[in-house]
Amino acid sequence: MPVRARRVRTQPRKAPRQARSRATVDTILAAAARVLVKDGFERTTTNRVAEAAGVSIGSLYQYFPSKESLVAALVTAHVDEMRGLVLAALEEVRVLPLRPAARRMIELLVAAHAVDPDLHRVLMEQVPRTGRMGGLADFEADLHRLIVAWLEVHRSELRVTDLGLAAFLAAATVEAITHFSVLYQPERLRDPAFLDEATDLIVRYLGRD
Amino acid sequence: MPVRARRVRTQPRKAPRQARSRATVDTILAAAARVLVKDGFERTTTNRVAEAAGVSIGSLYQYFPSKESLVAALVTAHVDEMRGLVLAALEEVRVLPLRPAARRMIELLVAAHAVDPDLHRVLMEQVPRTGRMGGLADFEADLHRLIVAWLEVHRSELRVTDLGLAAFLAAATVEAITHFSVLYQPERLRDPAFLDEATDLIVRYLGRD
Amino acid sequence: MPVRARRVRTQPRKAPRQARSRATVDTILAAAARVLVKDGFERTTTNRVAEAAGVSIGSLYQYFPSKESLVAALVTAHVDEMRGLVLAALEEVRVLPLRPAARRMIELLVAAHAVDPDLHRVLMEQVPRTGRMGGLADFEADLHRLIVAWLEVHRSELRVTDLGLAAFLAAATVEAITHFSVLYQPERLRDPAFLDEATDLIVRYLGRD
Amino acid sequence: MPVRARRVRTQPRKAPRQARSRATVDTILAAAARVLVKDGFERTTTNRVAEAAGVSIGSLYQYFPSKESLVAALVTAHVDEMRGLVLAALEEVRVLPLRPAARRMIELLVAAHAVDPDLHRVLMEQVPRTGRMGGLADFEADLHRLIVAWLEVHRSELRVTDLGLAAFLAAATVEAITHFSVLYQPERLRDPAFLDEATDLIVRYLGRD
DNA sequence: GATGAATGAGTCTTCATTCAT
DNA sequence: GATGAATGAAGACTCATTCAT
Repeated sequence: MPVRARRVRTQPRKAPRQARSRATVDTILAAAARVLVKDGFERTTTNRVAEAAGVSIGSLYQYFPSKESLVAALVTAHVDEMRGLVLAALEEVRVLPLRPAARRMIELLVAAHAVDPDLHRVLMEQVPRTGRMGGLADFEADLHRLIVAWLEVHRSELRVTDLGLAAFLAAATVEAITHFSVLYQPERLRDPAFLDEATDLIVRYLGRD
Repeated sequence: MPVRARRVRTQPRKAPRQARSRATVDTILAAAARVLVKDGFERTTTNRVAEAAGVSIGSLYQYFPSKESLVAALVTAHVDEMRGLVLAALEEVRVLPLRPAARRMIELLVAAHAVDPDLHRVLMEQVPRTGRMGGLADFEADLHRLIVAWLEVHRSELRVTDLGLAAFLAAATVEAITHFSVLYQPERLRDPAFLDEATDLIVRYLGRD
Repeated sequence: MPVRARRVRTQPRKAPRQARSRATVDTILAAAARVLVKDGFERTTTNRVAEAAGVSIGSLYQYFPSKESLVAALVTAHVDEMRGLVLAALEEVRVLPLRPAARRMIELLVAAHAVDPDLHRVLMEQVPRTGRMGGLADFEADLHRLIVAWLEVHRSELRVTDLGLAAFLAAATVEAITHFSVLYQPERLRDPAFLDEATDLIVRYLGRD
Repeated sequence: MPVRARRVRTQPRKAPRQARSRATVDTILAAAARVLVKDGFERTTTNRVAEAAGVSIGSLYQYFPSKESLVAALVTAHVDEMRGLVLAALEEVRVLPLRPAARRMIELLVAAHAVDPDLHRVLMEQVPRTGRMGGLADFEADLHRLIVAWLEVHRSELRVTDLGLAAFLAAATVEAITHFSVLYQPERLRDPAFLDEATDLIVRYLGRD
């Protein structure tokens, strides 16, 4: 008796303790990413993922109690990787003056968005921001808060008075620039002039004179 | 970048001739918008829409040959309304100096994005940008081009030299600001200081000192 | 409230009295034949036929109370045309000696099967032999009986003793030859040698050396 | 002669590995045959077959990706059984003189057509000769070729000069006789006089004096 | 733990047929 | 008589999920 539960389990069913389990989970996640990129979210089925992973559908459900939990895990992994890139270099940024700090910040964000852009795109464009699958959007919000915090640090160098408003604008701006770049003009990201220009945009708005 | 597209009929099946059928089409579209906002794209089914419209499923398919075409019609209607708002006031903007032009432009875009924001959100976040359903994304691209064209007009007033790059940045920025505002901080839009600030952001970047 | 009736009306709803009605009926039948040949029985819908006839679906149902009655009418018309060809020349055949009679008989049957072969094929191969739509198969049976009757007339010239058995064999043979010829080797029918050969086949079997 | 073909998956979806699934497949096929004979092709639905098989509709689709593939499998099985009967005894026929060869040949064909005549009838009369479902018609064509080949072997004993034409006539004749017998006068087949008579028909036409 | 056969609720969609205008 | 909008039962088919082996 199937009867799809209204409330879907999203928590991974269990933490794999042994190395073999860990490997299986990774295989499944990799396959899920591949299928997702290749077929899109709508046409991605748990059976297809299991097959692509060379794993029985039963085993897949051993580790992911629902399709949603599978995608959520993928989102989480992707987000974690992005987050890692940003957080790793964050300390260094805090102590720099405004312009180089802004420049580095933008670099970081761009790099973070450039991690597996195909997957990023599918995750952003096709996966419903529902429940735990909304993790990517949550991460974008995190970044937002991060930028705000960074602004606070550089408060003395700023021209703008309403810090909250400025933070919002700057954050939205940087986030959007990188986001759009990755999605629609990825080649832009290789161009150093692009980073200069974006830095200019931000610094001119935020900074004194 | 792949994402295999299923071929689905997206063109409305037939143009309704009688007043009665025009009313039916409108009823269906209104119901579709309601269901979409309430249940999200995934859980929106043609049967649910028909039921919500108080119309038989057959009638729905008389006018919309697929679920996709139904959503596409919704997208088109939404986009048209937004486009109307922007295009109507565009001539007036062309002849203004940079700052007031920028200010008015931002106002316009904000207003355009404030049309039925709930629907806008669902359409942007949950509807796959596939086939004719991608109309909203297309419209965002249109806006992009519009901003570029507007920049060209004001070339003489600009500080930036690489117009293409600047256009891209400015467009992404404005678009993102309004977009994010609508989605995450709609109350911002009522605040005139917000418009001032956004204008500042843009003009400082683009304009001569 | 649709509710398809279990028992389908197959009798034409009414006999058209006026010339205009007659013309409409003919238009519909012609369209039905076209659609049937072009799309096959399964994909033939009453709506499609009405459209092809340039007539509203309502008008179609004015004359044909069901899809079955429509196809049945088509079958009947086709069969009547075939029957006409055969019966017209039948008297003349009765008085001829065995060989020329057989030859003429075969000619007739071939000619009858060559009336609108495309439609004939669809009617034979795709239309279920159900209810009144089975008219074509019935006609084939009629031909069978006709051949048997003809054999009775020529009893004195025959070699065979078990007339019933011979009749069955001869009938099946002639019917099959013409039938297969029309369906799979229509070009055979233009070849006079073909008629000679078929005549030989029959006469050698039936006749006194 | 067109008849637009819809592309439908006709290949069985997967080969069952476990004994359990092999049994399921057989159960489904048996049920399909029963339903087909009882209700006819048009009224045969996948759901009805699944129900008759005591199997969920999902299981049916596990093995047969479309209604067409289900019927095609049935056709294939039926044809294979018929083919087996004929091919098995074919060598023996090649070396016999004309008359006993003809006699044996006819016996074989009759026997082949007498395998599950009810199913045979439905398959011949109601199943559209489309795609892989046309297998029965194809088999009849095979038989045709077989007869032609057999004629070639006996060329020296034949009276007829135009071998191609004679082959066509003989093939159509034998095929038709057995076919009609099975469909409309199955009791004929038990009567040895029938086989004698049919042999006579063929041999008189083909043979010397 | 793994496997994969089985499940069936739920989707989209068609089309013969009716009936208000 | 004609029109075509509306109907909804019914069909094909999918896929997340379960569970016997």
